[in-house]
Amino acid sequence: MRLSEGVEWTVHCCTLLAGLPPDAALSAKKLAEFFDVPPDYLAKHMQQMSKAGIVNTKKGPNGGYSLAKPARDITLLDMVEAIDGRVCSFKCTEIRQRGPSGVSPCSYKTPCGIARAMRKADQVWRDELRKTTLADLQIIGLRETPPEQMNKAITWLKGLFT
Amino acid sequence: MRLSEGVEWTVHCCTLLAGLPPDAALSAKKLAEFFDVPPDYLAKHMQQMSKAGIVNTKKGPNGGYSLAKPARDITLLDMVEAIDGRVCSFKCTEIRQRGPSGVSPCSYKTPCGIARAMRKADQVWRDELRKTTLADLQIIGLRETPPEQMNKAITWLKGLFT
DNA sequence: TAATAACGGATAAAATATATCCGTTATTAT
DNA sequence: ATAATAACGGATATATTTTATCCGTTATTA
Repeated sequence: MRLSEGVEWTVHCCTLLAGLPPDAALSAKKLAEFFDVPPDYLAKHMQQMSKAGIVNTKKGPNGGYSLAKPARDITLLDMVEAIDGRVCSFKCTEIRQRGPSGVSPCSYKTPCGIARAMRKADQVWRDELRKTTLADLQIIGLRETPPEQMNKAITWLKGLFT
Repeated sequence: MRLSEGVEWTVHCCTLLAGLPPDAALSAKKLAEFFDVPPDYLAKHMQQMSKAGIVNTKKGPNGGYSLAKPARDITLLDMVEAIDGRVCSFKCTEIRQRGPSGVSPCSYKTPCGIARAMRKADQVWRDELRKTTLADLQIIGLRETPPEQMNKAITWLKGLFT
């Protein structure tokens, strides 16, 4: 029961992208360098973000990734689901239908109570993730990032757009 | 991001145990037969339930597993955590500290905003699971199990305690 | 005393997550 | 035009986790 590492990577990437000048883009290679993660693998994840409509892509020199919409309109859930999918964390294999007491599948009118409770919990989890937007994360980042790191980051970014 | 199959198995097993006469017990072998799942592997999971204090165990002939407390006092969360543990589904690897902009670890006063949002969502998920008790699941089972299956189950169980 | 059953440890097998590589296409700066 | 850049998709490799089995030990009971 663990979210893939790609979730952490891509959410951080999007937070960084949210702070970029309007028409700027960062390549997978540069993003990977910034966070010190495997470039090729991060690229795969960013492609999923692109498919999910969260980021735009631009090929060629000075190309890369940029946000596809305002940070306010991108939720944490959007990003989590782009990487980890939308299927419920609980997979019901209908074991109630198996074994010596099982009867024909059409006899079961509703999903079993266990599956229903699990799905409800999964739902509130997603609802909670939906409450946080990329804009929220960006503001938290601006407020809480150590000043020294902020300076280093700005310097590093400036070096790219010259 | 998926719960292990063992969660489904053990919750179903506990629901069955909840319906047994007070001093009756069912062995891993019998439980596995009832649900048609691998006996040895189910046994491993039931041992985790035992360690978590959810079921009692009794060795020897006519031994097996029985509930360690009233169904009302066992939550779905208890059972989920017995199998899948209590660690948050999001693992923060502190990538903010890495790369060219990272600064010394002691500069970071709080967990990053992303980790905090993820933990909050994990918390509401657990809170929701805590709301459902084994007694609730038992009642739902009694109400919704097809009559034909109920009869077969009772017959099968009677065959064991003679 | 023989059969049953939990328990713990050691593997083994299967599935999934992580990671790399390569050829293709699109784009841009020179 | 051309060379360099960068996303994209597919194939493949590696690592980790999940699933599953097996076995010896101990406790218990008929």
